[in-house]
Amino acid sequence: MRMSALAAAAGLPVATVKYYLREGLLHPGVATSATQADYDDAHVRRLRLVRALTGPVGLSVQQARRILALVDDPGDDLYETLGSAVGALPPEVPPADPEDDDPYPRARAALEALGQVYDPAFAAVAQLESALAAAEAAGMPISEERLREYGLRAHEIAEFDLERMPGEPRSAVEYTVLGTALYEPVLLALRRLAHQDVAARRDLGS
Amino acid sequence: MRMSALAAAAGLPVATVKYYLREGLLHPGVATSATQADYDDAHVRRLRLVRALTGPVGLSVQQARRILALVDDPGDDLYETLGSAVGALPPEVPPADPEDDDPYPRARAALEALGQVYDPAFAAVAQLESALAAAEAAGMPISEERLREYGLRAHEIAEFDLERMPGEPRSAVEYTVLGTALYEPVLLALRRLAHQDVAARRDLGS
DNA sequence: GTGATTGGATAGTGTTGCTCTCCAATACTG
DNA sequence: CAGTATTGGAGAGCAACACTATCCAATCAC
Repeated sequence: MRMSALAAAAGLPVATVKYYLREGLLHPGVATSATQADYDDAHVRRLRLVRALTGPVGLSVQQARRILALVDDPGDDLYETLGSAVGALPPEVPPADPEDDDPYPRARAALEALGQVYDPAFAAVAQLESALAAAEAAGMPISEERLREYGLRAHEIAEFDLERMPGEPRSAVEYTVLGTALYEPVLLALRRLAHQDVAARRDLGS
Repeated sequence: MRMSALAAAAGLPVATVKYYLREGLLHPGVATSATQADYDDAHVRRLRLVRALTGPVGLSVQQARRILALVDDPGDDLYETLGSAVGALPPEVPPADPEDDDPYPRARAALEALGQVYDPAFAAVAQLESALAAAEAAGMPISEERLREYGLRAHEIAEFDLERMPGEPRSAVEYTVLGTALYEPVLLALRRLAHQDVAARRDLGS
C-alpha cells in the first residue's frame, strides 16, 4: 500500500499522514525505492488510533506520542507502565516543590479515607490534588462523603476493568494504557447522561 | 480594590486580568474615574473560578465563557440549562447529519440497554457516540457488559449528586453546571488511582 | 520516452492564550 | 502644587500547535 492508499483507507489527507510520520506517531513504511514506501493494515489501524486519541480523547499530538510510545515499547513492569501512561495524560500538573514534605494534602487525606495506597510519585495523585484544589478554589469543595461515594464507584469500575485484563503481556499493556485513555470519555459521557436521566425522572424542569 | 490589587489577590499578572476582562470572562469593575475601577471579592472568586475551569478542568477560554454565561444568567429550566452546560463542555462533537434518521446508533443501544431516556438532542448523546466509536475504531470496542457496569456506576453517582442539590434555584444552577465541570477531573483521577490500587493489591508489577 | 505520482523537506496558515507596549488621565508624594 | 508613578484601556506582538501547501528530484506506469 502506498501513502495515498493509506491516507484514503484512514480517511485523512495525505499531508496529515506525512505530518504524523514526521511527528513520530506513525511508523515509517518499508521503503521500496527512493520515492516509494509500503504500508499495511497495521498502519491503517495506527492512524485510526491516533485519530481516536487526538479527537474524542482530546490529547495533543505530543501526549498521543507518549502514549503510543508506551504501547510500542512498554517496560517490563505493568504497574510502572500504567503510571507512565497516567503521567502522559491530561491534566498536566506542575511538578511539586521538592522542599514540601506534604505536597498533596487533599489527595493524601482522600486516599487515606478510602483506604487506598498513597504513592506521591504516582501522577494521578497530583492530578487529584489539583482537581480537589480547583473545586475548592471555585467555591465548590468536595465533601468527604462525596469523595467516598466517587472513590467507591471508581474502585468498583477499576475492579471490573482489571478482572477483564487479557493474560498475554503485550495485550495487557495495550488494554491498560489504551483503556485508561479511551474509556474515560465514555465514563464521562455516561455520567452526564445519568445526570440528565435522574433530572428527567425527578422532573426538575421549569 | 483596584486592578493591581485584584490581580495580586488572584495571583495573576495584571495583563492576564485585562485579557479576561476583554474576553468577557470577568465582569468590569465599577469605574470611579477615567483611570480607576473598583473590584470586590466577587471578582476575586470569579478569577479563581476562571482559573479552575481553564486549568484542571481543561476548558478553552471560549468554553469557559459559555459555562460562565450559564451561571450568570441561566434559563428558568434547570434541565435545559444542564443540557446547555454539557454542550459547552469538551469533547466538541460535529453536528449530526440531519438526513440521518439514526445518527447515534451506539449511544441509543447503550441507553436502551441501561433503561435510560434517549434524547438525541442532548449533547452528551453525541459525545457518548463519538467516544464509543473512537474506542471501536482504535480496536478496543466497549462490550455491553462494560457499558452496563460503567452506566450503573455513573447512575449511582448521579443519584448521589442530585440528592445533594441545593433547594434554592440560583445555587442549584451553580451546583449543576459547575459540579458537572469541576467534579469530572476528580472522578477521573479517582478512577486512575483505583486502577493503581487494584493493580498494586494484585501485585501486577514485573 | 514522457507525463503523472511519490516520499520527503521546508515554509506558510489560522487559532489560541496570553504578554508587551503605549497612552492620556488620574492619583499619590513631598 | 509640582513632579512622579500608576491606572484602565486599546493594539500589536509572540510562541505553541495542528495542520496544509508548495517544491523537488526520483521513479513509476503506460
